[in-house]
Amino acid sequence: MAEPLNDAEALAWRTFIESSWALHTHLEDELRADTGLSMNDYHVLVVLSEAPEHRLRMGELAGRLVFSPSRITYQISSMVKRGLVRKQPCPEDGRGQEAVLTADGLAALEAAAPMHLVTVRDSFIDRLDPDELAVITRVFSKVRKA
Amino acid sequence: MAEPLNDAEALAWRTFIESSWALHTHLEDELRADTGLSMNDYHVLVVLSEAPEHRLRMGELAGRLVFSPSRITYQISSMVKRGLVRKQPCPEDGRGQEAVLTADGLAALEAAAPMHLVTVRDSFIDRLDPDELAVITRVFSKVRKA
DNA sequence: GGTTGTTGTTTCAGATTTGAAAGAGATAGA
DNA sequence: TCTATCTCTTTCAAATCTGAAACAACAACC
Repeated sequence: MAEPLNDAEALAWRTFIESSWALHTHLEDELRADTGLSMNDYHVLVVLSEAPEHRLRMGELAGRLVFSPSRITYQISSMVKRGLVRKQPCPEDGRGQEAVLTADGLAALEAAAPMHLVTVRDSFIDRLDPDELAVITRVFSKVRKA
Repeated sequence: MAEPLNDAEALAWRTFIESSWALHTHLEDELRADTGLSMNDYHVLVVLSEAPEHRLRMGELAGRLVFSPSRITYQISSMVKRGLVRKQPCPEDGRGQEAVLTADGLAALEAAAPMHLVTVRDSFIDRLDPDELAVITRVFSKVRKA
């Protein structure tokens, strides 16, 4: 049987869980209010903008976003409707589809990024000193390996 | 215009966001596999079990879980179907409904808690030393105030 | 070439979530 | 009281998400 959490552990855990959830919600709300984009939209735009020729296979995109196949299909088709992305068959593989960033999509990202940056700074980064930043990096690197 | 994130800031941010998301998913998956409960279910059970007489008004519950009104209605009605909770009109206020923990709900929580604890320890708490734990508590206390 | 199995993506039905509107009760002021 | 306004919760329609098929195209092997 595992030891119950002691007071320090319980406090750390509850503070982290509640606060990181609130942060997540806050980022989503701010981005939506500022730009009309969801965090999913935004993340797709970022990943595509960093991809060679601004294009990626569906499966590749799903992998980067940790989305199920059906979810990436739904997400991209929603973005296609809004003109942020277009879809085209993959030249090398008849089964494949590529999602390609449109000019509108790139413009939406470039408009959104500075506003999102402000939110990230205000709600997280600028609240931490360099030592704390380093601890966060170290701690969550360890956690990621789970 | 806000400064772009420097390397240390960007690394901290990306590490935190990706890792905390993965952690969230991991907790959900483990709990579901071990117990059949979702994290939402579990959280409702915890909050009710800590409430006086194991009962809370819908609105109160929604506040604790940061759920919209319609979401708490849906969540509780789903738990009622599974026998974890029952619902009854509020004596003091004819508009209100109370969610009450059932014996089955309490039993489900008591069975789930130790397994969930193991997951929390393995994937987070036991990976940190006391100093790191203290920094986490301090940092996320600051962040919560956003 | 013709299986056979694998992979990439979509489709489908069902579960969850959201926001807006509705309904039923409280509360306060005329 | 009466009425206007709030508050608590549910309902509804639409959006999103999930897992299990279904489908089409690839690849390996006979």
